[in-house]
Amino acid sequence: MSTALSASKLKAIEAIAIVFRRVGYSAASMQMLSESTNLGKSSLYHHFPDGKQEMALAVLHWVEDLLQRELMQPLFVSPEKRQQSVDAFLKKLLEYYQGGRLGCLLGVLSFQDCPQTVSDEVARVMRVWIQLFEDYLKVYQIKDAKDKAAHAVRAIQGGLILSVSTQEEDYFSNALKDVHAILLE
Amino acid sequence: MSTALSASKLKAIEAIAIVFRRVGYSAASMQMLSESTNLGKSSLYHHFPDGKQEMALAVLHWVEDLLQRELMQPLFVSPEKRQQSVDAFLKKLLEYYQGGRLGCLLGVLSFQDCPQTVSDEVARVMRVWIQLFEDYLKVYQIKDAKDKAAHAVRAIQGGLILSVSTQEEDYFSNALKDVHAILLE
DNA sequence: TTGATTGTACCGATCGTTCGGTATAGTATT
DNA sequence: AATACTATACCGAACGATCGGTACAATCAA
Repeated sequence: MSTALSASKLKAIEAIAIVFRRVGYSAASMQMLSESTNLGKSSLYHHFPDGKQEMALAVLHWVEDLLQRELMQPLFVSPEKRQQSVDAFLKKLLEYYQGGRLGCLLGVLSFQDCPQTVSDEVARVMRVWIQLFEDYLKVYQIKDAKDKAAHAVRAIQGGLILSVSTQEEDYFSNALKDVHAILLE
Repeated sequence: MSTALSASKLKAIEAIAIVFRRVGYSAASMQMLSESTNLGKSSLYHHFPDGKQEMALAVLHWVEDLLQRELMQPLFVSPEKRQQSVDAFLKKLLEYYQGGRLGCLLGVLSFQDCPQTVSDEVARVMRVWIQLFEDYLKVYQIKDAKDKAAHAVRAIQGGLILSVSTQEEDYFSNALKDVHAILLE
């Protein structure tokens, strides 16, 4: 594993993530990133020598970590608290996506012309996420775990598109109901 | 209704649409659009005086028309051919999205920082699409038509995100199976 | 004092857009 | 029938602005 993140760099990454999620890759200018992080351009290049591309990769790594540790892993603890952990999981999703007002980094970057390294990383993290769902479903011996894992991620991403584009948050919260049904089948 | 499109302008719009679907709004440069249409930059401004924004709006209007007339309307003819019309519908989707290799204009533009007029238009056309699904489901007196209409569009958009990002076309074709089930319930 | 961090000034490239102008094909005027 | 005029379609060159990125001196923290 690589070196741990300093607190200041973590704060920068969180700010950068929000910019990417809001406007995508190409439209995220160094000026926007500078303003959102409260860091001068040279400071950004100090932390991320390869510029925007490295920022995107750093954000993706951070998101993967978040996904793995904060979001998915709690699902795997103590089967007797299955119901509660699923509810907590859905609540975290609703929070992270701001009720459907803000897109998913993976989904947003999927439809952009990023450098190949970034697109590859998006693909990898997306597959990791689906795999984590599948692993969870297999714990409970649910049939067609692979299909249903993809179904869950599809519902989240599709719900976000509908919610973000129409600005009607119901589309996302309804998608979460589908996810709920899949996880507690 | 506005004036009909000339054949040459229609060809330009189709070429522009592909660029937007592949790289999004911000990353679609005038140079790319010029090359894809085989039109000089200034010729593009002759056809679309307001530039990129007008191109996006023109493409959205064309897509709305396509959606309405070519894709959805055939679903409403002759209930005795319900099965066949749904199969033809799914085949058209698979074609238009190139089996999941190319995103949907609406989905792609949802996650971009477009001019407000463009975003508004995306929202409107997205709602039109959902409404058309709902109308179809109501013809067959299916319960919760509104929810299921949103579910269908969500499956398509979510499937495209997974398929485009991972480059695994199964995610999209599996999504279409969901749509199939919804339409023929 | 040394190394990490930052602000300022700057670079060439590219952005979306505008300008000036050409070619062609009708249409009106004589 | 010949001429002037207009409309449409197209183009390359250039505009000012902004892009991502660099150089370097100043500053802060150890």
